[in-house]
Amino acid sequence: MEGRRTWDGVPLGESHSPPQSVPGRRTPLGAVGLGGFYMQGHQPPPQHCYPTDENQPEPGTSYAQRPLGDGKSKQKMRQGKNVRLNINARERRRMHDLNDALDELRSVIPYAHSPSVRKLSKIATLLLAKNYILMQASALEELRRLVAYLQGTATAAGIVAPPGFDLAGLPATAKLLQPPNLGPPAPPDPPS
DNA sequence: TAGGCCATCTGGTCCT
DNA sequence: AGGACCAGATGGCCTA
Repeated sequence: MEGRRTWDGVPLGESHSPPQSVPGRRTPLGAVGLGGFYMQGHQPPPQHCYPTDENQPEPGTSYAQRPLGDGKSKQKMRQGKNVRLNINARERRRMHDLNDALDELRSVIPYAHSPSVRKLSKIATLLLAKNYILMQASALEELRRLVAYLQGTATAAGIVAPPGFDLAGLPATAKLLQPPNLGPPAPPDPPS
């Protein structure tokens, strides 16, 4: 969803600088203290559109609509409301962190990174990343076989390595290409 | 207009 | 108790 842009309410007392443009981001960074963001050509929505957890309750929420009782319950409600708003803010921050991680993932997997190309969706990012990992593993395995083959044929034929090419180093190279030893598998969790 | 994608809110569950 | 994580619900925006 490229057009939807929101900006978290900034707690009272914190700077409320205008969002900075960070191309490629879908989500604002305000929640993680890195400033907000809007796509170029998009104006930030009017202030009353922002969900402002710490400042105001969202109109229409169950909390906002709950009828007021006596003073005690009113106080309790206010506290409960603040708790709820804090939980909301945390959850929002958590999702922003998740989106940041997805952005980092997008930046390291090969696909057309271009302003004219639509950003990968979350699910597409995950699937592409999985396929990329499988492809790399396959390529590594092929390379490993090739090194082993070269090692064998070179030795059998008594081939002298050309200058700058260390045949004696092939075994070491092949070793380097071995899968990392991750140790024995972790024992299964004891039944609770 | 329908469908896809997304942000946010919300309540539940689990863990520390 | 508080925080992290999760999934369902809701509503907005965009594209075909």
